[in-house]
Amino acid sequence: MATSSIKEQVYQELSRVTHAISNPKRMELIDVLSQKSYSVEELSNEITMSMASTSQHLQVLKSAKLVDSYRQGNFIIYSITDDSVLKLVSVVKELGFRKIAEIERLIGDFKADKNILESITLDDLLARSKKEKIILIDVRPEDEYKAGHIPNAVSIPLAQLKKRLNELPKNRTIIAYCRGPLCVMSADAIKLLNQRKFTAIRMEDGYVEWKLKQHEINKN
Amino acid sequence: MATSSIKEQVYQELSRVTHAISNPKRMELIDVLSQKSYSVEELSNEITMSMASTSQHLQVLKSAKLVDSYRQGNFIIYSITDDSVLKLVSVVKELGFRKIAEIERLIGDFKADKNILESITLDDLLARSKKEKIILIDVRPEDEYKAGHIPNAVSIPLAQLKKRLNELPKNRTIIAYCRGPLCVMSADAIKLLNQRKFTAIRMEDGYVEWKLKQHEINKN
DNA sequence: AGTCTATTCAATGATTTTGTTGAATAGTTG
DNA sequence: CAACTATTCAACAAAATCATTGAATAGACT
Repeated sequence: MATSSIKEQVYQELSRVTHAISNPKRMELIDVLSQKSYSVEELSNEITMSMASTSQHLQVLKSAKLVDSYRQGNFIIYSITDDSVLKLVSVVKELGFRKIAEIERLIGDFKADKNILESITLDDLLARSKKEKIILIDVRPEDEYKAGHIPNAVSIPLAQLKKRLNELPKNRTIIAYCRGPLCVMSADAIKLLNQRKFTAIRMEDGYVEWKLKQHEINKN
Repeated sequence: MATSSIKEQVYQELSRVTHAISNPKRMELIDVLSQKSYSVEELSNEITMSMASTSQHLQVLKSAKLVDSYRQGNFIIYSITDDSVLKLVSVVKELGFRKIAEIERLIGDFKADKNILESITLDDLLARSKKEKIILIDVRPEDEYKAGHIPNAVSIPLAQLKKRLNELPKNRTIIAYCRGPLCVMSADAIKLLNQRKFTAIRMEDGYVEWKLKQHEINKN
């Protein structure tokens, strides 16, 4: 049957896309690349895996057209092909978190990092910043901040936070964000700030989520 | 390292979602279920696979919380858990088609079904229906129409089309849709209608795409 | 209660995926 | 052009996936 064959081919092709991120390490790669382009070596460190394996995973992602690469000097730089990939990651997270949330509810665990749960969303941020003057800090590595950040955010990478506490006011609310819902950098930042008697809240959304929101607004 | 372990678990969980649809048959199952709930037996026929295998695939989807099931008399009915699943499928198709389109461009093939390419989108439909009075027909099985359809659409399942041609006018533009971009039912309908000298165009989007559009509009 | 039937479970072998190590490649830089 | 280096290729063994067949289950009807 010709129809069936075409149909099969199409579903085959579609599942190749999801197969590409059906592996935890590849999912992580895509998530890291959502922030900014990186070389194979950097990625290999980030996901703690041998370069050879990292390279292979990247090739799988490339063949599914989720990432692209170009050469820069000695390095090969990988990046996300376009913003539909961001959407894909965002939807998968949405679906994945339903499950994770349920597991946590069942186990009753996750108390150790409970302050991670006390976080606001992008919408909260926008609403809140209209009422009061808040300080928004981006605690990702500086490179990622430079590659793009939420307007009015100040870059204070987590690693530098301890030394730069004097730049922050104690009479204002500080909101910290990082790579998005999966990332713990902002949670660490909040922990430190609260210890030092700052008023600080974590925002779970990151730059990617902000960017996707812009897309939506522009469309309508 | 505790952090790394949590991180790994999270990515593991996220990739379980994508793993669930990283198989062509499971992708097809989700796509079919996007239209309407079905029993295991019906699904098994639809995707031409043994009941045992179909059941197993459904369980994978269920454990990823992409589908849910309940009993109705002798049958177990499977359905999509919620509309985020529709979003997932929609994004995956968007990404998958980039690849498919490129392959077709490279091979230069696909001439046999060329009229599939001459199709309009949901936006085109909306714009066009403001200017002229068009006839919109839904050629999916009647069950799926009953489960939900685009407003003002008339149900004429593909199987009945030949007998019901007299219900359609020749002096108006007829637009046919089915399950969405992957589905060939509307293409078959267009072929028949054009042979019989109707003015008929295929719309590649289906009810699911319409529904997702409503969500977006409601959000802003 | 007993039969019937849709669905699920279990076991199997063929095939694919995974991550590693060590060698090969290609391209840059001095 | 020679040396260097980041990246990719190749080969391997362990582990996971896939679709099938045949048996088991669980619930619905008479």
